[in-house]
Amino acid sequence: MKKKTRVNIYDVAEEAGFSISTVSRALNDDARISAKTKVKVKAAARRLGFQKNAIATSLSTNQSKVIGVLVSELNRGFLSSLVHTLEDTAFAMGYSVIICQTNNSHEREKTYMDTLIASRIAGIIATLSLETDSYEHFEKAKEQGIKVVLVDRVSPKIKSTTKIVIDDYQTAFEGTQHIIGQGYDKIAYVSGPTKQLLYADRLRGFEQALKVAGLPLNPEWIEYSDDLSYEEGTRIAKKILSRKDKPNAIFTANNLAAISTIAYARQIGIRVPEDLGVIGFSEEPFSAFMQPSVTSIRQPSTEMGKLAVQKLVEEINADPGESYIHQKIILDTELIPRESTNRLCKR
Amino acid sequence: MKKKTRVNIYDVAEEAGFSISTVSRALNDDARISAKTKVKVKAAARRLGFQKNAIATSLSTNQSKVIGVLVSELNRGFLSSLVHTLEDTAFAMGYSVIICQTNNSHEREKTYMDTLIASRIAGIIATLSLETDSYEHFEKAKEQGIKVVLVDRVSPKIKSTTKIVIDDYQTAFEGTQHIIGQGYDKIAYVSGPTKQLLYADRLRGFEQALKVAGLPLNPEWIEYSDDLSYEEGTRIAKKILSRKDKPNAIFTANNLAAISTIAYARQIGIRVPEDLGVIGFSEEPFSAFMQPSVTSIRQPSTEMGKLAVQKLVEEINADPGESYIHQKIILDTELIPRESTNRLCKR
DNA sequence: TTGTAGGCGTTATCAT
DNA sequence: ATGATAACGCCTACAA
Repeated sequence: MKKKTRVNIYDVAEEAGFSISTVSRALNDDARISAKTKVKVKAAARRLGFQKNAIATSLSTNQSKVIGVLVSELNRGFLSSLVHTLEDTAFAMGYSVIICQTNNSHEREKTYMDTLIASRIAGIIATLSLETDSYEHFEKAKEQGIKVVLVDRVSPKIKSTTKIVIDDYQTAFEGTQHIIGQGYDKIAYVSGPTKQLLYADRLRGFEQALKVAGLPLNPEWIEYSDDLSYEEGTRIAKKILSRKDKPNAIFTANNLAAISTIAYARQIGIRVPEDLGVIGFSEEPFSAFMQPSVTSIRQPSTEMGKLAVQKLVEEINADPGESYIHQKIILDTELIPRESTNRLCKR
Repeated sequence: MKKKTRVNIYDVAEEAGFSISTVSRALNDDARISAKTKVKVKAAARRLGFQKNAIATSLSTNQSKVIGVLVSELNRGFLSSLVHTLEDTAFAMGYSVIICQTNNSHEREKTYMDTLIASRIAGIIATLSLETDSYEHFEKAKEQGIKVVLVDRVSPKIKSTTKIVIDDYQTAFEGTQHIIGQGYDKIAYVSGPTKQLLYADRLRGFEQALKVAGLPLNPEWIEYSDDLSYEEGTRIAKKILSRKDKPNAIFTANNLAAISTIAYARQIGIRVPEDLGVIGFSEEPFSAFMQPSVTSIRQPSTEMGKLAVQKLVEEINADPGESYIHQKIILDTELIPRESTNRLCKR
């Protein structure tokens, strides 16, 4: 009927003079097979250049050693660093990683989910797309027995799922306190889309810190962006800094926006940090190298990536009989004070 | 024997009242199946929540829609941007992408190659690990019928393979000419490991440009690094700038080293670009945002990524009867002059 | 310790 | 246009 393609266990069985079951067991180091036989079988396999077909194994055992990673875009600092760690940790645990960029599109996230389900992967590690506001596709995956771990961008609407996050509210609160502590008192905020929980939390933290400090919360000083790109940052900085009543500090919900804000401010002759303090979420590799260097908030991408894989594999290997208890793990962040908010000390 | 797991075509066949052959054909939109039947079958499939098992398809057809990507590290500008495009293009062409970070280890590259071969993937797009200096594992993949495309870091020892590169020699030559044109005449060079062809070529281009311009080629001004990290860049800058006979410009084989060189120089009171010109290979997202901004050489990661996938898929789909002609494609680079080499005009 | 045979979920060949 | 059935390559329950 169909032509066989490469060397398979039947060939090895013939070469070694055993049955295919013995060959299969020998190659998988089954305890029941004698050492001698194993040696013979493995020698035969080597002689023929046998490479076991993982597809067939997967079909037969109904499990795979592949993890799907859903992520918006790879070419941003935090995410590329996260995926770097994810892949590295997965490799160490014997898993491969399929990368699925959603480009922040809900549609594409769903399409990819179907592909991943069809591929019968072992589990999914996902950072929600910015656009995503319904979650049936995640339920679908879980119904099919695919384990899911959510990282960074999560939603309380997705139940029974391990989540690995930072405390966005608290972090924004403390970041704001840092600015206030540096003597800035008219503080603007550049937010991402608040339908994403983490942006809503950050905004709340910011507002709360102002309230606690008794500082004004000027609605004109709060702006929203869908993607917080460099260009968007510039556009919004322009808008904010052209108001009659200008702020003397800007807190941005990511670091790219902070950098473009600084660049724009300097361009129009506003001194940073003297006239304008700037702080941004998400440490980027270049935050420290800028002039002035940029005060930012480090998210522990390495720890998040490691934990995500470990928790996922833990759940994959969990006894199906026992009920697995899902955790929401909150990791520490670190405020890294740099020149861009350093109004107190002379540089 | 074993328990079946999810809804399969047998279930759909029963639900729809057809045989599994008809169901399979209907779901694949085979021309022989009547429109009515297709509608019925698809409705049945939807009713049962059927999701075709890609593993089984793959086993049966002996082909998969997965591309393996071998890359040293994801968290560097050029590579994360390349992989970003690779994934995006692959998605558009109906392929998924498995990411394999080698961490520049030859050993790990070989291990991954075995995994990829076992997974019976359709093809591989690879950027050689810095350590790699033998290539049997690539031959092995090709023997197994897996198509390979090499990007950026290639080797002439790997034959019959599509290669997508830049002209490293010419680019370094022109970069050096740019520095010379800015009035620098004592130029140092920071190289990567020259057993990698691209670093050897860049060094040759640098040397040739000096020769043509009649400038001295001081062996003390040429340094080598295995990984060109930020730390390495600092270490080497320190070494070069502490010589009695100091250069007045430094050309680094990547951009991270350029940035750390600038940072170190400024730290010890050397003005950039007035006292020291700095230029680096590989544009990074932060090259433009630095103070001073960094003159660098943009490698067309987007075009490289697109082409790599297109050529790979082209070869995968090529008629096995015809012989496929492999190309080496050389893409243009772009020198982006910025402040770090701008000695002529006042800023 | 080793062998036999059935099953995983498809696709493809050969009939009808 | 549709159906029956043998592959694809491996694993594993059961038998010996």
